[in-house]
Amino acid sequence: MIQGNYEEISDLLRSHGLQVTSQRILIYDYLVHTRKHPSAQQVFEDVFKSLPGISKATVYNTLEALFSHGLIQKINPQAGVTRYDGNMSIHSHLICTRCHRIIDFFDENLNGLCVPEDLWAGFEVKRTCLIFYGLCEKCRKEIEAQEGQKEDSKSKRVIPIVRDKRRVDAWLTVKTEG
Amino acid sequence: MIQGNYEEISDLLRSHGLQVTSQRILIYDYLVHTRKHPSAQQVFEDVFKSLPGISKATVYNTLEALFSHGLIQKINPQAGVTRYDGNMSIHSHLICTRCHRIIDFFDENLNGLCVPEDLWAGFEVKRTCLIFYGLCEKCRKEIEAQEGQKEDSKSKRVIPIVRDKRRVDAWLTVKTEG
DNA sequence: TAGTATTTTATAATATATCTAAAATTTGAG
DNA sequence: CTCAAATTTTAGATATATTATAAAATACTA
Repeated sequence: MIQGNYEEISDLLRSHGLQVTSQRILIYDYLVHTRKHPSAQQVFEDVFKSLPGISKATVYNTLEALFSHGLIQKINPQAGVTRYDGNMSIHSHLICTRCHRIIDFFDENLNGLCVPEDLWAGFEVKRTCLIFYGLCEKCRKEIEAQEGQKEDSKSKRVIPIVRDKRRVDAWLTVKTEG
Repeated sequence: MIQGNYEEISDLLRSHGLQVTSQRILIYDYLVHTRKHPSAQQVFEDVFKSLPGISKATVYNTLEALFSHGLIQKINPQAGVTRYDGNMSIHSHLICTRCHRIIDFFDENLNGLCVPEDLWAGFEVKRTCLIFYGLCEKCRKEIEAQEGQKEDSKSKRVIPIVRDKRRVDAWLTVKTEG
């Protein structure tokens, strides 16, 4: 369940002026080793397994502390709740608007994204966030199957298109990765 | 207060399969002509002036209808509530993390942003969202003034750094543009 | 213009996220 | 190591953006 080097994480937290607590270590370690892009709720549930008794307020506090010190990323999709990412290497995200999976996307060509000085109007860029919205391969195939099924009477279970914010997080809890 | 050509807006709505209502016309017209990047609350307040009695539910319904038909953009900052943008030409956004102003940013070099086929893992991109977070010129100058003021006893009014989601929208209501 | 479908409205319901104050823990000095 | 100060965690309460509901109003269609 628990991975990584706690000494290193402790040093990292301290080097950012953050006090070291077991909650912070576990949450950071969890975020660095998952590809889930979890919501706060998911972080709570998963970290709870290794640290029963941790409170949701602590999860929110810790996520905010880690974020404000640049140790994790925040992802705010156009549907659903805030998601978190412990991977701080430069990358963008593909977000499936159907199943709300978030996929990391690495492309060197996008690394240099910046605001040219003559255009930035005095704006000082601290971080960049690039998101592609669309359909993941799995959902595209399910949609195809759904459409090619009009004369096919044996109906498969199909993920409905979800727009409701509340239902989105419910979906997220059944996803394993993404 | 009210600008634009309602015939054109009516046609546009109809061409997207949307019924034409005064609420939708006014909200769309408002969004196309403002540079505020308003929140739903702001849309409500501003449209209320020309259409007293409009309900907040209608504002939310209309914004979602316009968004899902690709007529407006949604902006989900990492602090604060969802903002809306009636400008559908390709551009990205500079978001000031201090005053939460949103500034349109046009750069031809960014227009071609895409996910190369060999990397996209079967993902079908529908839309792209590029946001730069940082400090706007005004806030940078205010921070400078604040710092250069340590021996200066006559304290100026300074915008505090706001992280609280609730207070953010309060700030937005006093801003005129951005 | 009559009938049906959609939209609007007002209200209630909900969930994410934040605040509060007390208890627990961490840190640093002696 | 011990103690005190500062910070963090916790549990519960709270705020608020957003969504659901159902009746009334409005838009479309024939």
